[in-house]
Amino acid sequence: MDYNFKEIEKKWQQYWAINNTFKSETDFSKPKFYCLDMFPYPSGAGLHVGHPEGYTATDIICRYKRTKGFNVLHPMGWDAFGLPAEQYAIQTGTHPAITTQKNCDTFRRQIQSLGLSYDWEREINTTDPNYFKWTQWIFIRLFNTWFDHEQNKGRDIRELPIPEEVKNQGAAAIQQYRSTKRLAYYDNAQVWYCRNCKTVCANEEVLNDGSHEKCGTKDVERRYLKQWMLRIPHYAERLLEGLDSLDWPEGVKDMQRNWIGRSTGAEVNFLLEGSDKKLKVYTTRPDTLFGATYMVLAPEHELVKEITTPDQNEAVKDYIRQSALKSDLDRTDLAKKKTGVFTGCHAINPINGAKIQIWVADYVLMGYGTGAIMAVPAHDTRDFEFAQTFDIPIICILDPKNANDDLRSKVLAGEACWTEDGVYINSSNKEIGIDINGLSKEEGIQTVTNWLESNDLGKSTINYKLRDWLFSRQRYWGEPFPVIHWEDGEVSVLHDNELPLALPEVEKYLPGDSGESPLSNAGDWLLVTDENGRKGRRETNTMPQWAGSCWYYLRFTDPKNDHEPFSKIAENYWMPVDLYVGGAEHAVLHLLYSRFWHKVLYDLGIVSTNEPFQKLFNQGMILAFAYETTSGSKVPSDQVEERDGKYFNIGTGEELRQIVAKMSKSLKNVVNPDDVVQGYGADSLRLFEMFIGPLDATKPWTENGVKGVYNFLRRVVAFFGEMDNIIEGEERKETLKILHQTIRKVGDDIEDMKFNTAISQMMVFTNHCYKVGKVTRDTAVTLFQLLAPFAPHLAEELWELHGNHAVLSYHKWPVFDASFLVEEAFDYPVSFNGKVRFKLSLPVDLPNHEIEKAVLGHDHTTKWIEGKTIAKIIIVANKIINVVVK
RNA sequence: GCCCGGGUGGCGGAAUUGGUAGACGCGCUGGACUCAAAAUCCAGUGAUAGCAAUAUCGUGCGGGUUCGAUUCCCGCCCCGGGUACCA
Repeated sequence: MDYNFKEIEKKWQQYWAINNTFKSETDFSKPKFYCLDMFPYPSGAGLHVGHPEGYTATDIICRYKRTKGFNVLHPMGWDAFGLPAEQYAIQTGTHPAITTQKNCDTFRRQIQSLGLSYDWEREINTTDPNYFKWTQWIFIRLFNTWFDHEQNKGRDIRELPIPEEVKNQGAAAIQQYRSTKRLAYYDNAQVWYCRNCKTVCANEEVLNDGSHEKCGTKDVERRYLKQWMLRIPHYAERLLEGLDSLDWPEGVKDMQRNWIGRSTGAEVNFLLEGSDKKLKVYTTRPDTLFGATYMVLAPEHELVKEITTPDQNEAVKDYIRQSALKSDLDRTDLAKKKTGVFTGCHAINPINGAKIQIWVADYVLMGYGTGAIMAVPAHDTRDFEFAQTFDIPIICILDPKNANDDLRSKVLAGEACWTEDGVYINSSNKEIGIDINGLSKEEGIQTVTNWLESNDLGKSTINYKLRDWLFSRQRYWGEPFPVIHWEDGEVSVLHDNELPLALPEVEKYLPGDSGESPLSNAGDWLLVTDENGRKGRRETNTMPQWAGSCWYYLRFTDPKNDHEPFSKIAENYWMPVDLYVGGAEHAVLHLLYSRFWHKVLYDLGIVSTNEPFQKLFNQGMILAFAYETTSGSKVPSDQVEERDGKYFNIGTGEELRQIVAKMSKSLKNVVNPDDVVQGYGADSLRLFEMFIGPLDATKPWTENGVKGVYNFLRRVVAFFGEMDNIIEGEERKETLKILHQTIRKVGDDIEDMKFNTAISQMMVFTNHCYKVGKVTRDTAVTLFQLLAPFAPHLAEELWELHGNHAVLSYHKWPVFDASFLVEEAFDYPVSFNGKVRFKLSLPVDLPNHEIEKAVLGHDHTTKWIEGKTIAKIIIVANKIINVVVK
């Protein structure tokens, strides 16, 4: 039989589609398995070979699980809001919906050509009003939820206790009070704004040199604009705790923990000189209070204006203006040159009454802690650099007993910085009864914190790096907020029955004036009047791309529901996601944001699980060779030829350098899977994506290996498709043994997601069959079952060829029988002083003294023990024998 | 700088977690088939020395623990990813 992959793949893809083979329905009689791929953004460029890597992996697992009796949910959809379609609209006037539709069609066609067993009846698209209706619905829930710190959960805003004094001020005050507690709130937020693009830009879009990544100009500045924000930090502790129970890669958990950034320390109040005002700082090292020799406020700190003395006013103002142009990265500056200005004001150190200067410096950020610090130059590197630059006293209070003499004497003299543990010195104040001299760091922290608390000067505090989530974008192509701003200042959300709030048609997609979204051009759509004649204007911002991807896994459980986001029954049956596979680039943001939404929905009783994704697996990136000239310009890979291991530009003949890099348009090295499917078939592509290396490893793409797996499939067809090779009667023992080894290894490897070694085991088995020449039908059919998750089209074809009629996809997975694997003898490697010298076949149950006898009696042994004495003989049963000679 | 991965033949990668390093595949070499080539099938393929049996070396580098180390410990070098003064 020839391997006509084109015909075979077409035939089975049609069969699966017509018979709805992979349709999944809620069925309580079976255990469920929910396996999810991170759904793609359908870009105009179509699929690249990186996409099918994760999709093939999940497909193998899903097909395997079906044969193990699981009811499998394996859906696919499109994260289709996004900037490229909008930018294309600005350039060409084409509505983003049209571009998006086209791209989705391309993606669907390409994905379907790979024979992936998705339930296409569950396909979803985040830009579909029937989908984003519910995204808006969830936003309304966020808006109407406050976080009760006592119960540690989100609750309905109507249950928020209103203080008496607020109640007495009337309805407007109550509204105002509630808005300070809602999980979604509307407020001024400092954002980067590009005057050239007229858009707000993300932190990461602003480059080190202060220019905007997208347009290259330096017309970026930080502005306060009204934005929607989500109070994700309220959930910091729950998001942190939740990680412990998850089967996720430790690295990803670490990254989330670091992002949340919990730290324990203390808030300390410093009195300002000549005032009864207090300056509150956050420190993780309250123990170093005796060494605090100055203080720093962030330039944005509200007290800066108030405390600056007239003679310092100009300098401070000037400094604030300059630092507003800097990115956080700029503030960190590669030159590490600390900048700052003295405010002219002093504070009193509560622990020793010392008068210390208050400075403004941009190495302190407003977004963290209280935006103010006490500086301890002797024991903090940053403060040390600053103090040296501005000639501020450095007082050592921690004797570095473990440092070398040279370093230690420098630290004691205030000429070097020491941040590790030591023994306190200069740290007592008899008058107020505190003394930590002689204690260690941990004891010092405890003692000082206790003292601060008992004297009402501060308190032990937990702090998080995690900040409020800026949840609005000034774009057209996103979910509109279901929000109205009324002329009397009230901000209200729509009623559920007014959803979806669809995007209006606009003439141009360009942003509005002063950073407003393109929706501000939407004319009548904007204006609303309520039953009392009160006028209002719709929110013109749209939601970020995260919104749709924050809950899509829930919609997949019941994607066509038109009266609720998903039914309780479906959610309860399918959730949580049992296996979630996607790229490591989403390790923090997407996974943290959707966990946050999930926890809110859980608190509101909308979902039944505390965490959405039980097991997470990050597939590694597939890199590709790229070629560059000596000047660094890139040459498309198809313009390169190889001669004697060197690379040349076909057109110019210039020698090129080969590098390995991420596939991207700019490197001109994107590989499209269509070509592989065309030349070798989908089964070969699937097999190769898995065979190229471990799923979680980063690996380069070369098409050389495709031939290898194609050849394997061709050999399977050539052997098992030839009826002369199939015999009646008993299978030979040797073949049964290797067959059962293969059943075990393929099953185990699928469970462990080690697909590369599963495939090589099937190759070993096939090579064996070639050697022995004939196998029984049972043996052949068993291999088809093992192969089916990997190369489903071919497996179905061979299964049918051998007289089976029901579709293989649900046929029970073969059972491994250990009795075929029992060995009678083991081929012992015999080593002398750790070096293997010869092999010796011995019965597996031979007692040790018999083994020793056999080894010592062996011809080869004489040579290695001649003139030496045997110290001992180590025998590891069925592993190795080692003779130690001296 | 810090954190997390990783360094194994010409190449992609195996190695049951301390027990035969290099499975499987690519590439290469030789043979069979063919008028010839391609395709296919069979055999070989870590390096060095040797006709050979065999020996020596060999998992980034240098030490250590052990009967035995790709695997564990200490120090260093290189590559990839993440992150940016978080008080």
